[in-house]
Amino acid sequence: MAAITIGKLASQTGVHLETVRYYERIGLIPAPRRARNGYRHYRSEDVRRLSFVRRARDLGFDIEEIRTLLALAEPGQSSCDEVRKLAMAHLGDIQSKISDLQRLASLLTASIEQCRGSEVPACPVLDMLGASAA
Amino acid sequence: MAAITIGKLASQTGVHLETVRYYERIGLIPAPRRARNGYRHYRSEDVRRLSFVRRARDLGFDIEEIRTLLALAEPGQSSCDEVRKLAMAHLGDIQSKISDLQRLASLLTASIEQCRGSEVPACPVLDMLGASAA
DNA sequence: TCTTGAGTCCGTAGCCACTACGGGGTGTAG
DNA sequence: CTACACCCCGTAGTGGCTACGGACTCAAGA
Repeated sequence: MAAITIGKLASQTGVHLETVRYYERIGLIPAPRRARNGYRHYRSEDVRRLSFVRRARDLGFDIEEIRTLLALAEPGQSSCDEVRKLAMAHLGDIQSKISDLQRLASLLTASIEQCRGSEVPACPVLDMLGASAA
Repeated sequence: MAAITIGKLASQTGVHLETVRYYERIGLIPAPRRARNGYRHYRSEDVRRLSFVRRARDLGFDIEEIRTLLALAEPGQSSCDEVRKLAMAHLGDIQSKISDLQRLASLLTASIEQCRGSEVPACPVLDMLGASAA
């Protein structure tokens, strides 16, 4: 069986090769063994760990949160509660981001809509941006 | 009447003082006149311009987009169409961000929900993150 | 055997939009 | 006169990568 080099790890996990090295540098993933030529040599466990990281990033967890998740995922931790807490806090963040964006989208939509009528003297989008109150 | 110093400009527009200097440095707002002591001296027009910038930033436009908007807002431009195009493109971005976050929130909600039953062997949140397929 | 091209090594710098820091000068109220 | 707030400037740090440059190694083809 062929050794897992950094390139293979990258393509198997969908994490950019240079990002893998970055994660190693900041200690998010452990430094792997090196072959005689100096090349990094990963095991299938590393693939799983990095996939975990990638999915967590995709879900918008930041690096520090992922560090915590990885620690909680260590064997022997009966940590479902803590994980749930972290996930719920994160969910709260996401939901307030969503409602921010929704308010924002409806503001934009409103001023774009007005453009359609085109009997307006000035540009409603610029007007909204230039309005003296927020 | 008191002169508009950078601190007043900042508090009137809600833009951080150091951010005002940053915007000046990158040429987003013009460099103001200086008093004899070297202090920046703003006019009410500058307050309007910076407020515009702030609202656009709040709506998630990036600096380059705002540069364009400011140029289009210059007098003598009959540019409503272009502004609308920019705004619509931006709205598209926002809407896809919203749906990304919504998918993400329902994923998270689903795995948190499973935790509630608590007859589960392992932690569903970690399971989801650790699942081999995305 | 030689060459070509892909893969890997490393450190460093750049990206965006700020934000903070440090060390100084200035203005004002008590 | 002494606090203390305000302002000046340049530089460095933030997060999470991404890109660059120059050197090495390895596998496959001619």
